[in-house]
Amino acid sequence: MRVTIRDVARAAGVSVSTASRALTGARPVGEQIAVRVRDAATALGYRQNRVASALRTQRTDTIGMVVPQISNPFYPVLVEAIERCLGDDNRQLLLCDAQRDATVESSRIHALADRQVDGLIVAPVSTVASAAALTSIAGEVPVVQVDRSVADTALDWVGVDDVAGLRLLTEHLAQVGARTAVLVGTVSESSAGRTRLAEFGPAAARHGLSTAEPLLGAYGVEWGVRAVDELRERGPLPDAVVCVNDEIALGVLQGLRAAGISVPGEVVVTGFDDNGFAALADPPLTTVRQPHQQIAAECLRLLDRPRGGPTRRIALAPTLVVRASTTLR
Amino acid sequence: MRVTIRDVARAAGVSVSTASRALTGARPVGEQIAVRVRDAATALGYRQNRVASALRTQRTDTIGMVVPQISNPFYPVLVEAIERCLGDDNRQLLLCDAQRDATVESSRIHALADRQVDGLIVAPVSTVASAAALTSIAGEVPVVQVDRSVADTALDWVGVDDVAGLRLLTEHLAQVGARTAVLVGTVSESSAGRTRLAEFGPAAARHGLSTAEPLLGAYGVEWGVRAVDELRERGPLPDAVVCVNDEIALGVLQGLRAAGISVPGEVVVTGFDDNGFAALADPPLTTVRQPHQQIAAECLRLLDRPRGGPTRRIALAPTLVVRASTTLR
DNA sequence: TTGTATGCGTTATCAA
DNA sequence: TTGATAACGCATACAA
Repeated sequence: MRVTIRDVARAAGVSVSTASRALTGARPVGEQIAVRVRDAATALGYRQNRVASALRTQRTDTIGMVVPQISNPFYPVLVEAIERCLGDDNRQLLLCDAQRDATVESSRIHALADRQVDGLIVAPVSTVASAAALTSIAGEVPVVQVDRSVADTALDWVGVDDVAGLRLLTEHLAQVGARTAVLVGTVSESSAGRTRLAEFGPAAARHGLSTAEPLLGAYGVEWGVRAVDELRERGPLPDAVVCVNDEIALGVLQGLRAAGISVPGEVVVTGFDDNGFAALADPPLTTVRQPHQQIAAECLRLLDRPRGGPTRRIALAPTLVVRASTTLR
Repeated sequence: MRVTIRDVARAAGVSVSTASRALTGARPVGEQIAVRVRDAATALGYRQNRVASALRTQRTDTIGMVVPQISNPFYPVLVEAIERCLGDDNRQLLLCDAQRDATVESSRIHALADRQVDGLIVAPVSTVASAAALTSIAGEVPVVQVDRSVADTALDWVGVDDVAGLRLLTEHLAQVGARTAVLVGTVSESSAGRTRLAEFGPAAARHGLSTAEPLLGAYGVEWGVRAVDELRERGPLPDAVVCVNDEIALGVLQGLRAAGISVPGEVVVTGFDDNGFAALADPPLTTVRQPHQQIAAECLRLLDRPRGGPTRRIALAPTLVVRASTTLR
């Protein structure tokens, strides 16, 4: 049997409530007694039963997080940023994967809520399919969306400023002499993809880039590879290929290499996210780095603020990372 | 206030205990009543309070997992494999990151145990520093180590068969005509690195490869880049550079490219893990693919088996993935 | 400041 | 089969 607070109390010769107070520090306790209790606790190897404590206090000092797919390299970095913000104090992060499926996502969200997490950070799988579960759970526990968001505007969101990101990219492309650009994006239901798609045209126009119809496919490297084929079938290549994320861009680079098209000689290519492998590509990929640490900090700030405030949408400025995929030697 | 089982019982006109039985199916219940209770539950939107249930039953239908660093791309893939095994039934995976720090790791392990997870899957940060927390917690909850392991032999472990992996690699290298090989590894405390280091020499010898002193550094791409410098300072390059993981190998490829050394023309390079970016490297990286799904399945099988059996160490056979980094056109 | 008693929501035990 | 009641381990209102 595990050692409970009763064992500690008995060993210290005090009541259970005094032991509890001495250990949690909720209320003042006699100097002597406090020491006796703490000594007894360490001597017996007492660890609080968090389940019982949670049932009583309705708090768990635990944040839940649900990501659409942990093997998408953007999320591990974000997770680590959040961990860093939580510090090594007593708050924990419990992470769940939604397997890119809104049904699974709903199950994970409820699982975490049912375990009384104090807050929930969710990057929704789908703009539409994720809305119901997220909106309903937001009535029970503080929820903040990160990276992606659902259509429901009553939910807080923190992410990168896609408009600013695309402005940085198109500005840079214009500077390196590109005149035509095409976007390679996704047909997915993720909001980030949508926003970048919607903002690409205006941003390009603002910097004098002419654009063709965007190419849309599935998320992932494979789609980037195939997008090159589609691009070539269309006729002459554009000066620049702008990808909505690094995975697709890496695929595009691979496809272009396979086709014997030189980057940045014949086309320049950009990504989005700076996922850690962008720097390793051949050529290294120019991309937009997300402000992970700031995003993480804002998420926690929103979760911790008192309930009932106005809905916030916080878009944080990214930075441009120029590498060889857009710069001629 | 959230709806509890009392509300359901009242709405269905039965006692709380009957409602509980009807919902959990723990004991038989009248046909009529069962329907009434279930209808009332759905009508009211009842969801079981898992915390209260856990306190009472000592079970949570939850598996905890601790990885040393989630941004190491090996782990997300493993996490997804485990999720797949758990299925979308009612069992959940709760994931924690140890920030490559045994102290943090210990805190995470206890956090999960304190939340009454039914089992714990841990990839220990360190062979030595992780041992204490892991061994002690194994007395409270079923624990299985994955990928890495601590020195304590009383703990179950599931991972890849490193010996087989190195045999596949050295055999392949001999086949493509390599005569000399050098290992680029890590000085880290991780057991996988150690084993691969220890097994490299014998495996190479078995296939007639002569080896030089291994190069050891920190985990990560940067070390791979620097390892190339160290290699060149030593004098003539070996025929083959064998890296203990893909991250290092990607760094080596980058370093070689920067130095104008052709791969596979002048040197061939291999990785280990097949981390998803290996295929994207230039040239695509020959590597050893871990049997993620099998590893995941074995972990869960070990966790679910009755306690008290003998300690198991399960090494699963990997497969060789031959790509252009070792094959001349 | 300390102790007693109660309840968090659920399930298990025991009678009926 | 059903219902009343106790108990899981802890924290708090209240009394002393």
